[in-house]
Amino acid sequence: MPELPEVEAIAEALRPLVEGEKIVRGRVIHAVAVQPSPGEQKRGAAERFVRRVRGEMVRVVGRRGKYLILELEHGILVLHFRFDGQLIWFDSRKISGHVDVAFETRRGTLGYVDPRHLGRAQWASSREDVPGMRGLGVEPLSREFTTVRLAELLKSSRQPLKLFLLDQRKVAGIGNIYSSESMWRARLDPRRRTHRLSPEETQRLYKSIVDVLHRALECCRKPAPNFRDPTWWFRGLERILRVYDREGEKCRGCGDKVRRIEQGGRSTYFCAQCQK
DNA sequence: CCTGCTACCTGATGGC
DNA sequence: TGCCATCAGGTAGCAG
Repeated sequence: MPELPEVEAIAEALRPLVEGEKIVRGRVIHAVAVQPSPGEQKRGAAERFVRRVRGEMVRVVGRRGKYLILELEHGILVLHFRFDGQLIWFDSRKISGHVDVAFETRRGTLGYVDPRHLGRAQWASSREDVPGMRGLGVEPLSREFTTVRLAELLKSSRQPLKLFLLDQRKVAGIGNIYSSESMWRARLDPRRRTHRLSPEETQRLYKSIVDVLHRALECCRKPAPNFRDPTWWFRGLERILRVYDREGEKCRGCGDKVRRIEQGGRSTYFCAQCQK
C-alpha cells in the first residue's frame, strides 16, 4: 500500500489511539511477520519480540521514510508495510480475519496485517540499529530537502531518473506511484540519467516532488485513515493521479497516450510527448 | 563504492 | 469452469 504520504497519515491517525497507552500484551500469530532484531537469529525471534513489547507504554508515534515507528519506554517498535501491509483496530481483545501481529491495550487491540507476508514488524533498541533505516536519504518534506541538496544527489548518480527516485538512500519515502507522478509533473523522461539534468530541470523536479507528496498527503488525511476499514486509503487517490496505472489512456497534459515501460523490473508510466 | 538482478510471498485478474 | 501466466504502491542480498 503505502509510500510516504500514506505512512505519514497513518502515523497521525494512530497517535490519538495509542500514544500514552500501555501494550498489555503482544501476540505473534504469524512468526514470518516478525523481523529478528538486529544481530539476532531468526529462531526465537517471535518470543523475544513478545517479551520486549509487553508492558511497554507507547510514548511517541513517528515515521522515517516508509517506516512507521512506535517509540516505547525501552526501544522502538518498527513496522514496514512493503506492498500490502496495514493496520486494523479492534475494540476488544478479540480479533478476527488475517492478523499477523496483535498489540493489546486497555482501549483495544492494534493488528498488523499482511496476508502476503512481505511486510515486517520488529523491535530494535534505536533507529540507528535498524539497517534499513540507517541508510535512508533525506526526508523530502523536511527543511533539509532543498534544490541544492537534490542537485548534489542527482549529480553524484548515473542512474536513470526513475530508479534514482525509488532509491531510498537518496530521497526517502518515494515509491512507484509518486515517482511516476513527480516525473510527469516535472515533464522529465524517466530514462534520463540524473547527472545530466540541467539546473532548470532540477528545480522543476524539486518542486514536483514536494508538490506531489503534499497533495497526496492532503488526500490521505481526508478522509483520515480508518483502521476499522481496510480499504480507506484507496479512496480519493484516483483524483490526484495523472499517469500512474493509466497506460493507453489520454495524457492529461497533451492528450497523447500514456505509455508504460519497465525499469528495474517495475512499471513506469509516462507521456513521451510531455516528458523529455 | 555503484548498479542491476532476483528472491521473498500471496492473491487478483485476464486470456485461452 | 479451470488452468496458467502475469502483475501488484518494496526491500535485502548478492554478483559483476
